[in-house]
Amino acid sequence: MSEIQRIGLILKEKAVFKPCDTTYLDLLAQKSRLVNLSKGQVLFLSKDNADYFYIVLKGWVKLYRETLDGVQVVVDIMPVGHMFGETSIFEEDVYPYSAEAVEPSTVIELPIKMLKTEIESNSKFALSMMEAMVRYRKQQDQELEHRTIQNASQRIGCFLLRIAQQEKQGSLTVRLPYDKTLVASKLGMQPETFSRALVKLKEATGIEVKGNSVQIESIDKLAGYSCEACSWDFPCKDIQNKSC
Amino acid sequence: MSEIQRIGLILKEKAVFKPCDTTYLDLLAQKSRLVNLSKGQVLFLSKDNADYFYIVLKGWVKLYRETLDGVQVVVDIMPVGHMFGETSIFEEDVYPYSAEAVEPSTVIELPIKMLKTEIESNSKFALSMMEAMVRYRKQQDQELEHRTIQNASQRIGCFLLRIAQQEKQGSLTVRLPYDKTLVASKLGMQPETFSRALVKLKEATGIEVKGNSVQIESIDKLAGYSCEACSWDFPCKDIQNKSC
DNA sequence: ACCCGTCTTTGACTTTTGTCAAATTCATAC
DNA sequence: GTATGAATTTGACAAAAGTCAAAGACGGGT
Repeated sequence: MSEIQRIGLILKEKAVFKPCDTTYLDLLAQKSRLVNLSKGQVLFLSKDNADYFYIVLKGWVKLYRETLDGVQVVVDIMPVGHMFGETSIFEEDVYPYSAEAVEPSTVIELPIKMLKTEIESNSKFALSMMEAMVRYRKQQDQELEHRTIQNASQRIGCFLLRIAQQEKQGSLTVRLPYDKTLVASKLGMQPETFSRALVKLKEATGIEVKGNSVQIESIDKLAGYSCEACSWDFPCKDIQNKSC
Repeated sequence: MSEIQRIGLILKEKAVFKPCDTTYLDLLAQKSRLVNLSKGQVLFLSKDNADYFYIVLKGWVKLYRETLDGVQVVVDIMPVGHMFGETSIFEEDVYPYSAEAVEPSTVIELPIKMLKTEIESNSKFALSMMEAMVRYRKQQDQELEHRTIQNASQRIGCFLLRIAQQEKQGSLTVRLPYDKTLVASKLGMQPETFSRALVKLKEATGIEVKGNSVQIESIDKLAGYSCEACSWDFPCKDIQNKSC
């Protein structure tokens, strides 16, 4: 099977593209290509021309911005199945953030122009895209809330709970998806703070940490500690990451 | 002129509704009504059925959520011209936040069902709604960044700069739109922290504060202090509040 | 097995923000 | 004007997170 055919199949699997007809998706696949990224490789910078949007096929892509004094702020870390760069349909020309692979990754590169024309002509698809955007916005809203009222340990607890819930069998052993420094930046804290907050979380909820694997003693205990200062009822299913 | 006609005119003025034809907007106006809210009056709670979305016509509407232990988190404070509750097109049934007038206010109440059907049938409008959503998301992204790397004084400075830029003649005297406690909560800090941070900002940038009016000595000085720890270039015009 | 570089943890200390209580100021109704 | 209650400020202290430096742990390559 050709690469284009493979991409076509992947696109047809994705929930957002359900309202699109086969003709369009095949054409989209034809105009696409796979991009392999090595660890640390930059896909685009925030000043770059925004001609493409992307879907993560393998690995993790860090979206970030940099302040005048060189401090890096992580906007998000995109998992497999997620789309990014698509908001540039409106803001002509440039991406609002830079993107970099945090480990060897593969992304599908798709022309953003074709996304816009499809939205304009297929209102079912427009609705589908809007739904994905609203879901993402909800997540960002929650993140903002967490930064305001949760402390570092609670944010880590919430992060672990999400991973645990994504596991199909609801396993109590979870694996940190990327290194701790990166988890820290995703949660908006320094690596040192992360390290100490994890110790505190361990003492409070009985989790066991060995390298990047975490053994949860009890989901309820963890949720009791972490979600106490949160307005979204556990298990806040509606805002779990979904492969949009 | 009847109330319905007045609402119709207002809707036709709004940028988001530009792609909608007159017939639809007149029908929308017919199904709408004006709601007057006294200070502190609750418009809806986060568990309520989401049958309507709203546009602020007068005053300010606070969107907020409450944690289990009763702490209130302010999601946003909506100014005149802004729309809220519209994300509930997807999440059946309920609002994701509560809404309350923070001073005597008037809102236009519109059936959310009609919004959805128009999006489904008019893809130009869908695109227009998406654009408004993306703009709002950008603002939230910036807010999240600010919480991470700006300190309290810098966040206040940024808040003042925005108000100053919204003034047509670029006046150097700005007026806080609502009371300081509320500004504090919008910026994610305690009233006490706000008060102290304002003093620090005064010392650093030479602003003068008298009640709720602030005299800015120099925009550049204020921006130099506030935007130093921000990745969006001042005067970050693209993410200024716009009457969506 | 050993070396190297990176990730992670720990210690000591600073800065920032939150908390609680008590003043003060302010606006408004009487 | 005076009383009243809310908003704001201030003080004293506690808690949380950041910073900088150093030590440890870990993994990949040789």
